[in-house]
Amino acid sequence: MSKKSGLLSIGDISKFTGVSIKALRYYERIGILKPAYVDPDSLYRYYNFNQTNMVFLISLAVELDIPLKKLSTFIGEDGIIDSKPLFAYGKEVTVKKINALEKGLKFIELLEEKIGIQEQYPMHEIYKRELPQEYCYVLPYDKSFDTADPLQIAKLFNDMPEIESDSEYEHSNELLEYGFLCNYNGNKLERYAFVEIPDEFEFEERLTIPAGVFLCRQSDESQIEKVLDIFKDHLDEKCSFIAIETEVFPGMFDISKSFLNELRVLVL
Amino acid sequence: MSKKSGLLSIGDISKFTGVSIKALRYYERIGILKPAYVDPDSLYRYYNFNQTNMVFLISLAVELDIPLKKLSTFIGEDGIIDSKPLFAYGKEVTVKKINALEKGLKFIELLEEKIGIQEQYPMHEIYKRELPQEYCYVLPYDKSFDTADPLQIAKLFNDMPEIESDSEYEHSNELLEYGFLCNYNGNKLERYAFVEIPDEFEFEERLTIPAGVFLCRQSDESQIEKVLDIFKDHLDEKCSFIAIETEVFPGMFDISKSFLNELRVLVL
DNA sequence: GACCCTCCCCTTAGGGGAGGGTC
DNA sequence: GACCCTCCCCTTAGGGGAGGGTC
Repeated sequence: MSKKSGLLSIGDISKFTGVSIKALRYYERIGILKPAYVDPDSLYRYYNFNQTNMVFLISLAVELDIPLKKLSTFIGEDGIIDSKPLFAYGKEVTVKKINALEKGLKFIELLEEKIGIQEQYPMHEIYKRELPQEYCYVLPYDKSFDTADPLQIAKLFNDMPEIESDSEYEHSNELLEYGFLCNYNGNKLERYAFVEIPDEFEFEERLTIPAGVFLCRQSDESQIEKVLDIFKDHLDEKCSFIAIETEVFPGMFDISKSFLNELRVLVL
Repeated sequence: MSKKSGLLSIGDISKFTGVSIKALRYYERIGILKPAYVDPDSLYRYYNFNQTNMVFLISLAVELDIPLKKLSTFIGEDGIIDSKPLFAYGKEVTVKKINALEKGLKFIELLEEKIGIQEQYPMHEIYKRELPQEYCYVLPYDKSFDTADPLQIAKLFNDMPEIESDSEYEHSNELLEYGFLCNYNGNKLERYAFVEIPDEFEFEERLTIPAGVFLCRQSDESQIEKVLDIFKDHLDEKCSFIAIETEVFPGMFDISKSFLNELRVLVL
């Protein structure tokens, strides 16, 4: 008993700090918090009151997802911690994590917004929609779009010049479109597979889809090869137009199927 | 080969989505993303292009720390996902996590501020400091403070009426002080162990330490029993005063020792 | 009777190999 | 030669017991 005077049992420490007994034992195991005294017979752990400070520090690290191994590196061999670099590190890591989560949040909100827009349009009916200018990286498509082959899109991504990832650009900010498009200039039809590229990137094979009011139609299936037929009331064989078909995110979808296709036509 | 037409290898999917092959195999194992076709001889996995949508959805969940088991619960038996509840859940979880991290950040900043304040004061010298009013939960201390027994503090915490945790109050917002205090009214000295309580809580044994300009002194050791001696130039035996000794967080500290002690005296 | 101990098994989302077939 | 496969072991911060002593 004399040895234990001024010492607290593991349960006392647990109650005082709000940290579980299991956690305290774990901290001992990884060598980050040794009890002040361990009874050699009973193996009971005893701590002194000052050790609660370390427990609080550990809890703070855990709260901030700072790995406890990392925390150990801030403890000098003499058991002295300089809180400045530790806190600087903690803040840096935490700010990064918050930013990442906020980017995720914004991404979800962007998706929700897109869903909301898409839901206000009917299925299998023509509607008008104003769209901004869009840049695309394209690859000529030599077959008919009857076999609108998604592999071509994958190939396109593979062939595409790298967007330098050290730039500011991150995919979560925008949702880049991809799909198929065709240019019709009164007699010649050119088919392409395309991937949208962010404004700030200049590619050689860049094609500009102008801003404007597009005629659109949503469908579960690819409809771009039938564009002249679908929009026959609005197009004639002498006019020039650009048609683009892309996947849009529906509010409800089958994970094993493609999303909704939106076919858009702009008469030039 | 004919069976694999229109299918993508696991490596293609990995390149296209930016998700590792290991991760894709893992998604299969937990039943969240089955390849469209598995060659029975080579056991090679093949996916169709539409499955990339699911991969992106999974990535989003991982980014937001949504457990994949939880994600599965949003997939109907027919393989249909309604994005509304899923996104609502995602946003809720993410906002909570952001708030928790921001609380941690604020806590660190609070500590840094306290350290900054403490560092501008000298050690073992008397300085003046203006402090706000503070409420304390107290327990009479019947011994001399020479043996300022931290166990009494632990006991105090145990005995203290519960602060209802369903209330708005969370420990990270403020740093509650604890330690020892004494009241001297010209002839009688009363000793207490104390724990600060937040403003909004009304306790029976609440003692108010008034706001005012305190005379303070920092030391590694407890000095409250010697208060009359330390502040002899400012106190005389006829005056009334309140003395409080509490641990303050130093910029650099030994994890096995107590933090810095600040002794504060207010002449009444 | 309440407290504490030591195993032992389990969790998430994969990463890092080794050893060996497949395109 | 590059690609893919199946094991198998490893990681964080503990939680949940079982079975058995200790205050």
